[in-house]
Parts: sequence; structure tokens; C-alpha cells
Amino acid sequence: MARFLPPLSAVRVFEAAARHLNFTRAAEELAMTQAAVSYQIRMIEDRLGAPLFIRSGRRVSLSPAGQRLAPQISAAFDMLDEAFAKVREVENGVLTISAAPGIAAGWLGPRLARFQLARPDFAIRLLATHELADFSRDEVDVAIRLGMGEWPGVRAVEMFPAEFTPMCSASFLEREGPFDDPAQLLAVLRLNSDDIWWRAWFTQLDVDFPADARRSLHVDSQVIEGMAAIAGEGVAMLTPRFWPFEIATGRLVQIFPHVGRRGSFWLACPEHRFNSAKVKAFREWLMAEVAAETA
Amino acid sequence: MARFLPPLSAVRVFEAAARHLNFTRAAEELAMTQAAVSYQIRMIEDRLGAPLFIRSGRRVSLSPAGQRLAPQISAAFDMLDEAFAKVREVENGVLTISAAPGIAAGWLGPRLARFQLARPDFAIRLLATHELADFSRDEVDVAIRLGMGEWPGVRAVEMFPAEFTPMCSASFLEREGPFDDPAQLLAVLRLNSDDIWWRAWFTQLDVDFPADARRSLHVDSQVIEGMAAIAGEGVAMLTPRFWPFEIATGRLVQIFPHVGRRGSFWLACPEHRFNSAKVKAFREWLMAEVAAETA
DNA sequence: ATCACTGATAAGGTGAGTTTATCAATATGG
DNA sequence: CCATATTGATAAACTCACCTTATCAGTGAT
Repeated sequence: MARFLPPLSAVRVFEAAARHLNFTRAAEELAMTQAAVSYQIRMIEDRLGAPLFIRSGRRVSLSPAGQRLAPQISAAFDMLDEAFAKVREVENGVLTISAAPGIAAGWLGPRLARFQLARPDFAIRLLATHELADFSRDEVDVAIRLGMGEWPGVRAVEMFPAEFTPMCSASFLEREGPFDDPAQLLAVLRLNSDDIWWRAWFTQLDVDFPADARRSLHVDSQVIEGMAAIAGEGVAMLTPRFWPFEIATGRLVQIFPHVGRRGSFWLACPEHRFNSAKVKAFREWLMAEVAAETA
Repeated sequence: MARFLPPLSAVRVFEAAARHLNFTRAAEELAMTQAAVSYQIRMIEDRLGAPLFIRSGRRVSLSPAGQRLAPQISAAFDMLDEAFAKVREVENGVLTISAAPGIAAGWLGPRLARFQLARPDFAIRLLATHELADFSRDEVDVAIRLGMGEWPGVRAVEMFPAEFTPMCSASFLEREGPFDDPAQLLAVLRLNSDDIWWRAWFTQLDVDFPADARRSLHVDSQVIEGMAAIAGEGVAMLTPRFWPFEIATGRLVQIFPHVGRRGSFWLACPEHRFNSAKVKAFREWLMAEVAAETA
């Protein structure tokens, strides 16, 4: 499959010169001097062993060989152009965000529309997946991740601490409560009972948390968990920040004042893409949102 | 129509690397080092702001962007390849010869089949036109021209002198002859009577050639002229070398021993194409034919 | 555990491709 | 018809993009 092509720089020059039928204007388009165009055309003509242009006085026209060559060359360059334009469009015009369903549904989603309004030049693709996005394999520009902010090859900006506290529906509280002592929760139906947040929360309150804690409904996202809690299915360990509407309307009730903290939510992106236009735009908007919420 | 493309050398390297999915082998194909491939790939990735390959261990695969790019890039390069291959084929595989109809029909045509047998790799296109071929405008590789061998930008090799002598059919000679004195021909029907060869022939024999010589059949090629002479229409000024069969069989008779000479036939080609493979091959074969005929 | 093979990286050299300057030829306009 | 502007060709000199060499590090196979 080895190709036998003249120097591509010369081909590019020929293509432009054939379009303009004027070396000087071709030189302008290519941002070089007329002498360079002349040199490159001569180069490719020598290589092919045939003139591509007919010089008659101060006018150039295409030789038969040039006439046959030019349209195909131009078409090929159009293809290249189109291919790169498409990639650039996807790379720079589509912002792909990866986030866990919890923050995606409870926090990011409601705000994203505003970003879209502010920056209509970006198309937004939000991937709400449980797995951590693989920046190199998936086409993900930024991800919201939970952790300590240290991932190899990744640059992360802290958004807010990861907070969590047990919540349930008002009806559940009425039926099973009241709860005065955190340890009481060990006896009721806890959703996702083996979640690390449960262990952290109890530990932070010095409550002994048995390894064989009572099994319960086990779901893979805070969204489902919250929905179940709202339905009165049990107590869920939720991030209040993600359920503002449900808390305000009383559909979710915080049972104890203690809010657990463990790590933070980070806006993460590949090191090398930290300052790309779309990532920067999104980051700046996002951090402004965070600041506005905190204020 | 200004195009926005990454450096084409980098694009070429990417195309090869994407085909091989192996930088080292791509480097081999492109006759450069693996380091250079690595450099160019990095170049184009930086330019696009997105990785095109996923490096996992010692294996590379295409990123989503690379996957979208590679087929189109390859297709574009195929087009370029094809375009140049076609031109090269025409330039190097088709030998276009321009010659006046006289020598084309009487001398070159009968021999050309032998050249074709000797060099089946060339396709031959013979243009029998009266006008001198324009090397730069027409796609003519070589021309057989009559003259002194001096044309600007043209390199010419002498084939044989241009010889001419009055000829007619045996029946015409019987009917109108016999002719003892060249001046007698002034009175009979001469074909192409104002041809420069008639004037030259008479002048060389010290016969006064009146400017208002008798008009006669006027055709634009020695072939038609000869056919008319064979048909007994009159006396034609022909090149014996071009009518060997007709002379051998008596269909054409040379009337006087004097053979006029004026200039030569030359094998001419554009200066810069003198040593191109096909021109060289044709020239060498042609001159061998000339030598064989003369011997 | 070792070897072979991959791609990345740093340092340094060089020639292809550029610019600048100038010329010759030819349209253009008064 | 001459003056001027514009075109492409050419020569000489420069320079930086690209290459090579050398080395490292990670990975897979034996």
C-alpha cells in the first residue's frame, strides 16, 4: 500500500494555483511568496516530467495533464478538509460531560439548560454513567468525579465537598420514627446499607457499624435511592444539595443534623485539554454556578 | 476557499500509522524513523487538540476521533494516488507522435507496428496532422518535422534528408510522355503545382519556373497527392522513400533521375523531455530503423 | 526473569522550502 | 505609442521544521 506521491506541500500549492490560475494569488491564499509558489510548481512538474501549467506571457493556464489532475486533486483536498472540519466540529463544538447519575440529575441537569442558553455555540452531551469515564477511550471532555482530586493525567478543580445525611419521607418518619439516636437507624430499612457513606456517617458519630449490617434494597444510583426514599421505602444516604426541591417541599426529610463529609466533587478533565476553549468555558460557568449557590 | 488543514506531512504520517496501527511499521513504509512518526503524530494531535491514537501499553489503537478521521483521510489519499497514477500512466505509458500525413502513412505507419511489438508497455497514439504540433498545448511527446532542425525549446535529431522527385503512373507516362526535358513538365498537369518542392526541383535543374505556373489539383497532403498520381491524374512531387511499394510494383514511376533535396526530416521533442523513458526508447528504435533502411 | 519489541523523549544537525531582490515579458491606460 | 503596473522566472542566502541518533520505559512472550 506504499503510495507514490509527489511532495504533498507541492501538491497543495498546485491545487491552489490551479484554482486561481494565478501564482501570485495562490501565494496569497497560502500565505507565502510568489517565488515559493513558482518553486513548488516547478518541483512537481519536474517530478512528473510534464508541465502542469502553460505559461503564455504573464498568464498561466492548465496543461492537459494539469487539467486532468486539478479536479481530482481539489476533490481529494475537499475530502481532507471536510474530514478535519468534522472532527474539529465534534472536538470543539460538542461538549461531552460525564457524571454520576446522582449529581447529573439532581444538580447538573437543572443548571445545564442555562449553560446552553449562555453558550449556544456548544452542543452538550451529558453521559450519566456510574463508571468513571475513561478520557482516552470515551469521547469525554470533562467529568464530575467524587474523590480526593488526584488522578493520574487528570487535572481537577474542586466544586464542593461531598456531603451526605440520612433522609426519608415524612410518612416514613411518622410511621417508623421519631429517631433520637443515630444508632436507631441501624434497625430500620436502610437503602444501600453497605454504602461507604453509611459507614462514614456512623463512624463520624461514633456509632459502631457492624460489618453484617442488615441487608436492604441495593441500587446503583443515588437517584433511584432517593426516589425509593421519597416513596417511603426506607432511609437513604443522600446529598442534600442534590435534592433541594424535594427537601423544600417536604418530600424528603433530613433525620439528623449531622451531615457527613468525605472527599469532594471535582470537575475533572484530561491534563492536556484543561485550557481548550470548550472545557474552559464550561469550567468557568460551572464554578460560577457553584459560587452562586454557596453564596 | 482557503483550507484549514494540519501540516500535510503530518497527515500523511497519520494515514500510514492508522493503516498499520503500528508506528514502527508506518515509519518503515514512509522510509523514516519511528521517532519521526511519533513526532508527527504528536504534532497533528496537538494541532487538533485531541488524541488520535490510544496508547495502551505497547499497542496503539485509534481514538474515536481517529476512527472517524482515518477512513476519509485514506480515501482522500487514494484519490490523490489515483490521480497521479493516471497522469503518470498517460505521461509515461502513452507515446504520442505527431507527423505529417505523408511520412505517417508512407514511412512511419508500416514500421510502427514493429515498435509496438518491441515495446508493448507503451501505448502509441499517432496524430497525422498537417499543422506543426504545439508541444506545450497538445499532448505530443515527439513530432516528425520537416525543416532545418532549429526550433526554439525543441531538441531535434536528423532522420534523413527530405527528398522529392516528380512521379506519375505508368499509364500517365505512356499517355503524356515520354519526357526528355524537365521543362516539359511545366506543360502537363502538376499536382500541388505551387508547392515549394516544385519550385526547388526546377531551380535545382536550372529550369525557369514561372510564378504563374499552371494551376492544378491542390491537396493538403502527400498521401492524397500520391493517390491521385497513381490514379493517373497527373504528376506529383513525391518522396520516393515514402512510396517503396508503389515504386516496386510500377504503380508509380520516377520520371527524371534528379531527386531534389531541401532540408531534412527531424525527430523533434521538447528540450526537457528529450531523455524521458518513452521518448528515448522511441528515438533509439526510430534511428535504428533509419540506419537499417539506409544500409 | 529475561528478552524482544513497543512508543516517548531529548538533543542536535541539515536541507527543503522559504524570503528577498531582481529581471523579462506583457497587459493596461493615457 | 510610450509609461506604468503586474505577471512569472530566477538567483542567492537564510532558517526552522523535520529528521536522526540515542536512550528510556513499559509491556508481553518465552
